[in-house]
Amino acid sequence: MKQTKISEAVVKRLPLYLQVLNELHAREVQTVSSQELGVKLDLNPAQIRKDLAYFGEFGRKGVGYDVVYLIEKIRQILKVNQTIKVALIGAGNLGLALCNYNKYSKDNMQITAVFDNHPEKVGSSIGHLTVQPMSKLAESIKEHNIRVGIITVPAHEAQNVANELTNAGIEGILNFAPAILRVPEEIRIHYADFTKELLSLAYYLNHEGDENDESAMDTE
Amino acid sequence: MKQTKISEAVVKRLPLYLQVLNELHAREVQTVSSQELGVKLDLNPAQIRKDLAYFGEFGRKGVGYDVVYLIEKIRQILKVNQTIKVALIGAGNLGLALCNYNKYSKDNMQITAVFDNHPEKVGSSIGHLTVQPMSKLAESIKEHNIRVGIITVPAHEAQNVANELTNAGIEGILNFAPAILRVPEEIRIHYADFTKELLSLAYYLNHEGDENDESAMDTE
DNA sequence: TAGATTGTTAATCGATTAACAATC
DNA sequence: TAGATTGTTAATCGATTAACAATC
Repeated sequence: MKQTKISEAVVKRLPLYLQVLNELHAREVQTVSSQELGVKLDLNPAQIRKDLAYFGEFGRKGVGYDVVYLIEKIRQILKVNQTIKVALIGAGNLGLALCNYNKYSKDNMQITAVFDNHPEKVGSSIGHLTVQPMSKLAESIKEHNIRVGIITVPAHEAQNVANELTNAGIEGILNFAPAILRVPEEIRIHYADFTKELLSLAYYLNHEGDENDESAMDTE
Repeated sequence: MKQTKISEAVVKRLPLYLQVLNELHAREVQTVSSQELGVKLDLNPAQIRKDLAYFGEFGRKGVGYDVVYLIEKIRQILKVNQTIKVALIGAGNLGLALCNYNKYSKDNMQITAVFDNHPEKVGSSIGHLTVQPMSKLAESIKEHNIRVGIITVPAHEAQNVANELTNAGIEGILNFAPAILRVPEEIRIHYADFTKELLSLAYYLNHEGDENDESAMDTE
């Protein structure tokens, strides 16, 4: 086992491995090879072996990986078993959707508090949670040991919310608003902005065939 | 202007550039340098210049980039002006959120039809759209020239929906379900699965400090 | 002109892939 | 043993960054 610096690319793939392994487990598959995983995920088998080897020796030569054992190991690496408390800011449609989503999934993240600054939202119920005013944010985060904030407010309010989360001592942010946020570097920020995903998708739809089509360049 | 193969990494950054440029434009900034863009986006200025140079010469030496002109150029590259019709499959909370989102944004994608297979959903209204049964999918996609499908059904139904979209002749898919989908390679598929984003976020929260902590390595 | 900043080539860095000894 | 597949080193590939001539 070695423990050099793990690259972001590797960490991003771990949840993918976990997902496929869970599917295999559901189908009662006992063992899987890097080759098979590679086919399912469109990844090079050597890459998968290398990724896993950063964290330990989980396979058996000539055999492959035990599905249950590898699931357990990856869950340990991601520390999935330990539930992290999350505050959601922005009780709009998307916020509501995430809260509901949260109820059904046995995820490692649990939405523990919901905040919104619109008077008509404050006090309303989402599942068993009551929407609180933003003025309660810092207090609530400290009281309940909330470590992550999910931002689902409009883009122009996102930076303000990020600032308040920062001041309240949050450790990580998942931002759904289509805005780039400035936070201190000790705070981990991930983006879940599907508008950008749609834009890049549009690029590929409209440039379909460019790759084989050297002649079609529009040079002025 | 050259037009070699554009890498995915470059295409992913174009929407970021557009976003920052739009913000600058809103603040009536006329001109911006790659240096300034780099600070805002945490990117190397040389990278920004190189990315843009794949598509043309948009800047002026000694001056920088004209904000309005560059916005226009990037919009042309992404073909944002041309509206692409989208079908949404899965009229749950998330689907509803996306429909509503769609109403307000002047995006390049427009949700034109909504489908769901639950009898209690079919026939209900979302904005000015009526939820249709899945049996109408292929017909509707062809009739309205719908090019993209957004999948917001539960994970275990996602592959079926992807298959139906494929058969209906869709060109691109944005998948919100936490599932890896098999589609023919001519279909472009993008993932917007925030559960994976949360898992990798959890990794970093729990491994905070690993990087500066050479002594804590368990080497042989 | 002097200062700034682009577009682009060359150098560097890091990530992916190939190859293979070890071994189940 | 023969076949399969890991873990890991070395080779390759591609993306990022540095450097700088061109020029506004």
